[in-house]
Amino acid sequence: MDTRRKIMSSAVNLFARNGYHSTTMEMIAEEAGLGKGTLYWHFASKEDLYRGIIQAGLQEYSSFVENLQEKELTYEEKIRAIIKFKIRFYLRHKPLASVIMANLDELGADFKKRMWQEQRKNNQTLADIFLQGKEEGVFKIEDPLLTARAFNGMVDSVLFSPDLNQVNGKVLSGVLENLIFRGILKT
Amino acid sequence: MDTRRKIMSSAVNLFARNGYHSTTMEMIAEEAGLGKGTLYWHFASKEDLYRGIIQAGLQEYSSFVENLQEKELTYEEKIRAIIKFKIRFYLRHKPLASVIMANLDELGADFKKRMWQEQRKNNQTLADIFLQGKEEGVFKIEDPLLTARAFNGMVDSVLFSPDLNQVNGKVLSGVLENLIFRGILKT
DNA sequence: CCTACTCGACCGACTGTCCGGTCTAGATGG
DNA sequence: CCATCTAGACCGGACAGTCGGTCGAGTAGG
Repeated sequence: MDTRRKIMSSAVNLFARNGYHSTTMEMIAEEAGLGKGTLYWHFASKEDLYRGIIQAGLQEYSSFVENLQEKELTYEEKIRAIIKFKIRFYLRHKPLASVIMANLDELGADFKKRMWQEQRKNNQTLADIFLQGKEEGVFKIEDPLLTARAFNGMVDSVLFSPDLNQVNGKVLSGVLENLIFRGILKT
Repeated sequence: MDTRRKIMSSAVNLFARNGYHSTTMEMIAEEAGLGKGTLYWHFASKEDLYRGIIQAGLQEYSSFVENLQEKELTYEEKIRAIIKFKIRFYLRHKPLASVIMANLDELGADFKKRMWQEQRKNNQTLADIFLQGKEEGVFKIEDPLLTARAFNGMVDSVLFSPDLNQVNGKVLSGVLENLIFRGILKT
């Protein structure tokens, strides 16, 4: 339904600006031009709405990485592609991206666990790329899963620096690629 | 006062477990073995209490890095020292560390801004180390500030992976040092 | 007339904050 | 040594506002 999408889109913007708890269902309804009761016809609860938003975002990311695995690319190219995808995703869906980033601590333990599992799956597919690259002698990596986490954390934290908005995407991906591939030491 | 410390310590644990909004002043009071009203004798508000906790943590970190600048160490050793400090800090003050990590989105815009400024200062002193190392030919770095953010994000995201608790600290710092110094490419 | 959908007034639970009051340790002073 | 006073620390009931969720009444289309 179109209404469903409108609700989600309004909610994303508000969640991104105010966080989960400071965004009320009434605000979302108003932003969407709907009555509050209508939200509850489309979503079971506020948490359900929130989860729907995040899962849609995570799914887009994970399906990209999974598709990548089937492409004929060198491992290095795959990493480059992921960096570029992340930057593009962030630039296009900035509010959604910040909602996903912030999701860890606003909700109950059950919800957190489910989200961590989702992210663990994503880290695992990325770790697979690192591992394969290592086995074929392209990468030198001690712990692929740890490296996957470090990689994601590195990219995300740079993207969400609040005063770096004017940095060019090309420059950004160049900096990140150098960092992850070569490190900072000169020799 | 000792009571003040007891309040803060109880609050840290609860904030770490439940987040800001799901922790009530009554819970904190009970955990501390005090009456609810007492909290308001020691702190102006819930937010004031929260801020006090976070600032104490940030200060410990920033004063470590600032002291580091005056020590006679190579730039590489300084970076290693920061990694080790972060790991140690995390292991010792785990709840406090996760509260600091999660602080970005629970509160109002004013509060967020102040916190970002604090962190920007920290990033800046780290960036100074990178910059000096670059100028003396030890590091090859395109953008020191960006690199500082990437570095912090990398380390933090690894530390806060929820299922990595049993990883040895020595191993961890080795992995992180290799990553930041050498990257993952083999050549 | 039935289904899918929308609406917004209302309810009930919750929680930050306030405030009137208690308790205790020490000071005062006779 | 006792009676009195003071004030800092502490208590917890009550208030006031907020917000997620419900419900009964509508509406539109087929």
